[in-house]
Amino acid sequence: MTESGARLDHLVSVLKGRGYRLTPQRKAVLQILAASDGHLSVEQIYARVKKDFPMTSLATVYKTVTLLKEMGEVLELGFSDGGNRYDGRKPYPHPHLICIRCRKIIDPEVTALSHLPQEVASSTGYRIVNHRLDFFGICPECQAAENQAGNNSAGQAARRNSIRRW
Amino acid sequence: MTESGARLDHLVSVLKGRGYRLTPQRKAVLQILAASDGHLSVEQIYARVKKDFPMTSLATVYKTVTLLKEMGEVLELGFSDGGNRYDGRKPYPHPHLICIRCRKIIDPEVTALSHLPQEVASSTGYRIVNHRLDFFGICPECQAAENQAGNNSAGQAARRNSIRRW
DNA sequence: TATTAACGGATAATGATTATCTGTTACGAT
DNA sequence: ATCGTAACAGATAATCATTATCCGTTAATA
Ligand SMILES: [Mn+2]
Ligand SMILES: [Mn+2]
Ligand SMILES: [Zn+2]
Ligand SMILES: [Zn+2]
Repeated sequence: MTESGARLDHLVSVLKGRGYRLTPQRKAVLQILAASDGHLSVEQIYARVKKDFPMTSLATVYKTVTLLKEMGEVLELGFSDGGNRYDGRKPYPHPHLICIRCRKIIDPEVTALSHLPQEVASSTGYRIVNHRLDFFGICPECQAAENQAGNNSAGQAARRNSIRRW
Repeated sequence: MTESGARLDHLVSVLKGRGYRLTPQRKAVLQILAASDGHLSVEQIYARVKKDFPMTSLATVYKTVTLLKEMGEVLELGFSDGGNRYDGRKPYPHPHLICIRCRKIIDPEVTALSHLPQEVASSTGYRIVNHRLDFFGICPECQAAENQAGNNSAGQAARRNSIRRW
């Protein structure tokens, strides 16, 4: 059993366990989310689904992704600029690292954060139900591209000036 | 000199220092952002500006807030659902605690996070330029309201069931 | 195979934000 | 103080991701 196969079986069983119907379109979305190692946009899922089911509509992808999110089987990364992204393999809160140039998103290793929600709950009286930690930066590939483009002048000066002191 | 007065002076000097004109509408937005201790929506700023300048348009508030953000003098908290919020007093990255019921946002005290960007940069090769940490929960006031509403039955059962194990 | 509520496809509606256009004004120069 | 002008404000249209609505189709169960 592959990793994504086990994940797909889990998603299917959760869906059926709650009495939802398992349609070909849904199966295709589940498969893509289970197999993807990244953080897909709805448009990306839509494009991949259409390879197998060209009749599928964008609305169906939205509905399926929303359904999985409400069941807690997919993590939604909402963005106020540009479309949301979905992690179908780790539906629980975890840090993300986002390239502001190419929009690639990865899961970085970050040490010792699990105690933070409890600490915030104690000091504020809030009941914490969720959290989110995003780092924004420029990935190595995009850094290399930048060095090619604006070499030995404007680029480096701008980079120096972009250092902020708070 | 009051705290908000000093902040207002700073915002004005930054604006003029970069050659932007200081219009009454802008002055009003600056004043509100400097004086607010919270995290305002554009609509909230707009409503307050109109008390002094009834002719002000919503577009002008958007433009001014965007300008301040680009100058690094306002922190934008973007949300994919519902409008963005703006912190005019602490424009640098810091954690936020958001009530998912009443949308109130406060700045909680969270210990020892400043080393995280450096850690992520080292382990991934990304150049980190920004980050964001949000906690989502229910504030004490909304908890009390919930206890009034759905008492000794559905509410507590739902709350128990909402505990997730990852 | 029949039944039927759930679902899919198509498309309109929504809502926050941004773009565009035109008349006005802050501000440096005269 | 007046002038000239680029920057700005107001009004409103456009954008774009997401959600709602409607109706024909189908997965699931007996
Ligand atoms: Mn992830
Ligand atoms: Mn804040
Ligand atoms: Zn990149
Ligand atoms: Zn609340």
